[in-house]
Amino acid sequence: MDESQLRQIRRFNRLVTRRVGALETNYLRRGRPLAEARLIFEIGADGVDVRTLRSRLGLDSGYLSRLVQSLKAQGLIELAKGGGDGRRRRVSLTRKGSAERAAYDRLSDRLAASMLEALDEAERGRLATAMGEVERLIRAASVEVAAEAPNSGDARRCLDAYFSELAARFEGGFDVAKDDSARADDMAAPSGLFVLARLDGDAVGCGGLKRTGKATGEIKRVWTAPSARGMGVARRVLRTLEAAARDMGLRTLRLDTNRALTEAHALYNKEGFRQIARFNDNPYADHWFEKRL
Amino acid sequence: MDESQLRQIRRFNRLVTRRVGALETNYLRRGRPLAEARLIFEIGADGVDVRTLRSRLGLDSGYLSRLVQSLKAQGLIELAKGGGDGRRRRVSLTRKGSAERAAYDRLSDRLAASMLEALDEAERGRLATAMGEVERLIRAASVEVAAEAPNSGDARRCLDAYFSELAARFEGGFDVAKDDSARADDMAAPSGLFVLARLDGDAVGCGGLKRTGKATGEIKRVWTAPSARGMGVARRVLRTLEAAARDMGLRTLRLDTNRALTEAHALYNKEGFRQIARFNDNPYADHWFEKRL
DNA sequence: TCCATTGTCTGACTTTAGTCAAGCATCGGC
DNA sequence: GCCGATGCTTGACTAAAGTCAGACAATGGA
Repeated sequence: MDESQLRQIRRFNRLVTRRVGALETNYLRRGRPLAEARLIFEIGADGVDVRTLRSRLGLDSGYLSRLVQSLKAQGLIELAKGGGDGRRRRVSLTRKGSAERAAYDRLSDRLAASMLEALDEAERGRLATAMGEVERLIRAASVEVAAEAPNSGDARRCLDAYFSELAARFEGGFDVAKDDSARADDMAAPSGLFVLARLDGDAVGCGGLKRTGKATGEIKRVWTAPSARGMGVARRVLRTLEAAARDMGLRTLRLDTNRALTEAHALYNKEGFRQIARFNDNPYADHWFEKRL
Repeated sequence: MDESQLRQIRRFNRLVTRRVGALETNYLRRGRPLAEARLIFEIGADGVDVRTLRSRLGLDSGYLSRLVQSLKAQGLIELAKGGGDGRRRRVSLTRKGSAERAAYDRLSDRLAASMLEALDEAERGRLATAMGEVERLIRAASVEVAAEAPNSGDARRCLDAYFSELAARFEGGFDVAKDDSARADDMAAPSGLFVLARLDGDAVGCGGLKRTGKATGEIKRVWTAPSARGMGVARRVLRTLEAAARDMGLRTLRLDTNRALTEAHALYNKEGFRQIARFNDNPYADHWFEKRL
């Protein structure tokens, strides 16, 4: 790993924890313990399960319970039984709590403005751009791609989202029933593989590998959630599948794609896939690719 | 102020405090209170005055004193009388303390490496570049430019550094005695102005304004410390002086510069100064500029 | 139906972080 | 050689943050 890159990251980490972190922690408490302030922020407009809060903030359940009671005593939140599971509690902001949150929002804006004050217009633009880039790449770096059963809840949700996107983007719509090229069990281990990309626990992408011959496999269902685009998720999914294919002893990888999916087209080219002649009768395919491993 | 820029900064702040900040604070404590860990980091290889630590970390003197005693009890640091002033205490790391610090260094490297792991080479490069840009601009934004007596300690140090840089860069060297165009009191209020740029309390740049006629002034001694270059310090100094000139009722600003100072040349052009004919007999000047206010 | 698991709550703690005021030695200027 | 200011230390606090174990109810699969 490049020494100068490590040094740059360390410098950045220190600057940012000391400058931004210190400001955030001092500014945003509004005379209230920081943990409570963070909680108000995290609860948001729609309410959350206590369970979710606990894992998101990484707090001890006893500690969190007390924080929640304290906010309730202040009239800032309400507690209700959570949906299906009678053990769960759902917290949501009261009117007063929302007002408090709005006040934090304003403070947060003021803080951001104070970081821009001394800069001129050109520098502000550059700062915003560079921050956007850092943000995107840090998030990209914390995406985890791992094998998952293709019929798990998250996997199904990804595939459904993928299919409805295809239905919206393909000229003649899309009907899974007409595309029998990859059923769930085709992509199940050991003859295939299905992977999910997760960002902070949420599924944000997927992809599958299906064995089609002794040394041939096919890539299917590569998809990225709209919220995670531009972060290289699809590329990582593709590379993970490719590595698995190598491990399975495959020598050739194939895939097909529709002309409407221009990003996919570009990705496959960039990753070394070359366009070949039609190799299947998928009614939705316009282009066929192959890569020798 | 641009709404989308504010939003970008808020998103960035949140991501970075939660991801980087949380990691730093949890990773780097090594079973020790965070405050102590930070102290070890801040003491560094050469040792520091307790006084300096206090202002750098913004700690209460009683609190800091106890932290220091605790580290001493653990055999990590030594306390000695500080140089000239018998009231001061100087702390330095023992062998054991240095080892501890090295362990923090390794952890910090590992943390940085973990942020790069999932990225490919191109993305790593982009991340490092963007982080560098964010760092530079955040630092730039926290530079403060303010009036200062041209004979204060910090002002003298800046001017001396400026003069020795000129001596090193000018073809025939530089001797202040031969340049009587701006003595300290020429730049003192109310007929002139001297400003210092500070970053975290350290002087990192300076510049002076000297009245040369009823409606004419001259900019002198604009300098940026090497550690703070590329952050727009000189530009801000220049703009501050220009604003002061306007307030003093001046209509014309002039300045001269040596051909060796190419960055200065570029800056003056960019800030709207136009090259004019020689207007003084400064032996070190090669170019003369003017700007109508 | 039983039972291990999960989600939440409560009580009883400890540690960390930080504040405030008083005290002592040293300094710098007069 | 006096005196107010400065640098550090000490004692006596408080609040925030966090841990751990036990209790209880709801859940979900055997």
